[in-house]
Order: sequence, then C-alpha cells, then structure tokens
Amino acid sequence: MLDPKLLRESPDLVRAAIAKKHLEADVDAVLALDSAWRALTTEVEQLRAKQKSANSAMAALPKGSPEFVAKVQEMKAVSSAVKEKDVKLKETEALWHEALLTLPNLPHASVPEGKTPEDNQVIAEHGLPHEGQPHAVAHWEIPGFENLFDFGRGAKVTGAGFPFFIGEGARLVRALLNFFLNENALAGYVEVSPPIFVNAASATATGQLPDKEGQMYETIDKLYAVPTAEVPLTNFYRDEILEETRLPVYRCAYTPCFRREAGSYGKDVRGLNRVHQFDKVELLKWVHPATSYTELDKLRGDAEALLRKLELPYRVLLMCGGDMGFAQAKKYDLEVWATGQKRWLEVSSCSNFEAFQARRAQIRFRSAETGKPELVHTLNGSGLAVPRVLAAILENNLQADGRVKVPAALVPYFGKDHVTFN
RNA sequence: GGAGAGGUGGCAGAGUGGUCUAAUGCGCACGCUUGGAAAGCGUGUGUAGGGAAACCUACCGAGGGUUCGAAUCCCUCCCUCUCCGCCA
Repeated sequence: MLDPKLLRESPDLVRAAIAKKHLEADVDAVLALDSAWRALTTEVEQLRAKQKSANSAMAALPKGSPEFVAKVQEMKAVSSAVKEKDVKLKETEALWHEALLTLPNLPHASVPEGKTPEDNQVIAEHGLPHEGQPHAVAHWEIPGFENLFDFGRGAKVTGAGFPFFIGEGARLVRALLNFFLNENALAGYVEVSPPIFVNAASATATGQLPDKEGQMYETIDKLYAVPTAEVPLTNFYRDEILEETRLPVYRCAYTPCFRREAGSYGKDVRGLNRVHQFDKVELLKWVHPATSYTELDKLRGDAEALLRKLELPYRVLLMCGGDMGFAQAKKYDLEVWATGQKRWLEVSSCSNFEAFQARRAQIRFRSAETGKPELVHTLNGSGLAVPRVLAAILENNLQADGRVKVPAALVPYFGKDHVTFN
C-alpha cells in the first residue's frame, strides 16, 4: 500500500510508477475518493464534537428537568445525523482503501525501463553453462528417476504435482534443507519454524489477499496453506513497534510451500520445475529505511553464496519495471542453468519492498532521532527453493555412468558423494 | 469438544450509563536537589486521522446493537487462564 499523503501531494509520481511497471490503475478515481473521505471525516467529526459538548452540559443538569428534556430532544437530530453520515463515511472509506490497494509500489530509480522478461538486465554470471556434456538430459529423463521421485504415485495419492521423494531423493531434499539452514545461520539469519497455515489477516497483509486468493489452498476453517514462508515470517511483527536498536532483524525459515498454480502447463511444469508442494528456505529482513538498498545487495549476496558453494552455474537478473511485480521497489532474480533442459530455472527472487508491505502490515520502529514510530523496510528472498536446485544438480552433475556427483559442500549432509537411481 | 473465569495504556490495576483526552502504583524521560548517586520533590510520558496552526476526532480484544450519551448494558466472534474430555 502506498502512503495516501504521497498520492495526495505527488500524484504524478504515482502515475509515472504505474507507467514504468506497465500496469493499469485509475489514479484520479483514488484521488476523488480521498477527497470525498476527507470531507465526510470533517463533517462527522464536527457532529461528534457537538455531541460531546452537549454531553458535558447534560451531565451538569438534573435529570428530568425541562432543560434536560429539551436537550435530549435537540440532540436526537444530531444523533441521527451522525449515524447517517457515519454510514456514508465508512462506505467511502472502504472504497477508498480498496482503491488504494490497486496502486503498485514505486519502482526504485535504478530499476531499468522495460515491459517483458527480455528487458531484464543480466548483471552477473557465475560459472559457464555446462554445454559440453553430450549425455546431459532433462532430469526426468535420467534412467531410474522415478525410483527417487515418484510423480505417478503422488498423483494417485494426492494429485498431479505432489511427488513422493524416496530414498536418496528424500535424502537429497533433507541434505539441501540442512545445508541452506546452516549456511544462513552462519550469515546471521535466526532460524524460525513458523505455522504453515495463516489466517486471512496475515494473507492480506503480505498481499496474497484479496488478489491472489485462487493461488492458495484454503481450509474449511478459513486458514490458508502458506505459498511461502514469507507470509508467516513477515506477519510475525504485524501491528508492532520495534525499538530502532533491534534493527536490522534477520530471520530465515524452512517451510513446505503450497501453490495451486492454476493455469500452468507445458514444459514449465515437467518434473521438478513446478510442483504444487515444495520445500523452500526463505530469508527475511526488517531494516531501517536508510539501509534497505545495502541490505538488498547483501541479501542477494547471501543467496548467491549458496549457489556458489553448490558449484552451480547461475546468473543474476535485475528485473525491469514491467516484469518486477506489483509490491516490489526493486527485485533481483537468481537463475541456475539446467544443462539437460538447456534453460534457466529461477531459484530465488530477492526483493526490497521498502515500506509497501510494512504499511499494510503496520510494522514500525521507534526512531531514535524523532522518538516517533516510522515504517520499517522489509526485504525477502529465497535461500533457496529446493526442487529446482535439485533439478539443476541432477542435470549438471549427471555422469556418463548414469550416477550424479554430489557437490562437495553437500557431501557431509548427504553422506556419500554420488546419487544412484536404482 | 464441554463447563467456568477473564481480556482496560510499556506493566500492574481501578472504573458497572454522563465532565473518562480513563484513578492509583510501577516503569521511562526531563528538571530541582547532590561532590556524585540514591531517595525525595516537580513536570511530562500512547497510537492514528484531519487541520497552516490553535485545536478537533477516533481507539478500553474485534465487529454489530440499544441510548440524547457506552470502557460500562445487549448480541456475535476471537483470544487467554482454570478444570474436564480427547490426543502425538
């Protein structure tokens, strides 16, 4: 959510932001609701002030006296006027709030212009793509793949996109999760094991609701299975005011992530590329606004370090205005090269939301300078998503003998240096 | 799941229809005092919205209702505690 004052005072900044993100939003409609809301607020408050002063006067009068009775009669009109206006005020306020939620966050000045994924800038590459492996295949074509990753039985038991991980497949998942969590702890992120269902208020604060309702699994109790640990983690400090000395707060969490992914199809969804349930470790930061861009670069560096230690070829994209998302002010994507599929797989998305999420979730800190509460900046990124990293390891490390070499950093976690599929 | 008791400011805790921008205490900040500190004394101390400002308004778990007027009465929901049941 944007600052209503910013919109009021500099609507052109907001218009420019919408244009840069190639989105549609009616700024004038929001402005009109804003001024209607302000006018109604003034009216209601004036009527309330009248009620309050009458109330004080009546307290001093003997009950049942002619003056008292006259006052009651007089105030009945005011009372009904307040009720009438207040209904209008609440309606207008709801519409205004709803409209305000349709306005995207302002992209940072360093975000490149552009509309499509082709306009994203490759700002770093590490490790040359492994082109010279004639035996490389898509991971789901590795002989014996289904012995470790059983999609067929997953479909029987639950549905498409809910695979079983078996034997060394399951062990690889666990090894990666432990590796990620341990490395992140060394980088300063405190591990959290959060609830994996959240209520509607939490899903609203991080922006899953109301727009992306159909992308989450919902329970009969109106709880939502988390699409990412970002949701419970960010909401941890919802409606709280932190001491400035506590910033920055670094946390990470492993959760399974649940995504309905309605409408996905084709080669994007083959194998481990895209599934309905997957394991991910998420990194999250609450920081002082003055430091959020330094913190974003550090966050990206922390996620990159994981890929380097796994010896995976990857690149970093700086997302352009049109491809960066509604709530982000700046976003980097980390993509690993899957040499069998000969394509890049997104394994992390590192974003600075500035105060956009914090305003919606009301997460603030008390400024040491002014003593007043100010909104924190929130950042998050994957560190990392398991199935795609796994897919890249399988494809890049597949040997001519059909076994997969385990990256050295992962060997202590996995317990042996090769994966076998029979 | 059942029965009962509760939810008030940073904390404790009063307040059962009217001057409550919520008593009192603790904490915190500043000042006086002191060689310095403690104690003592004094002043101040929430969040949000509107307004150029003075100031005004809202907020006593959440939402709705009754009333000229609600922290206070009524209804619904949420949460906490105690006991019982069930259970890894």
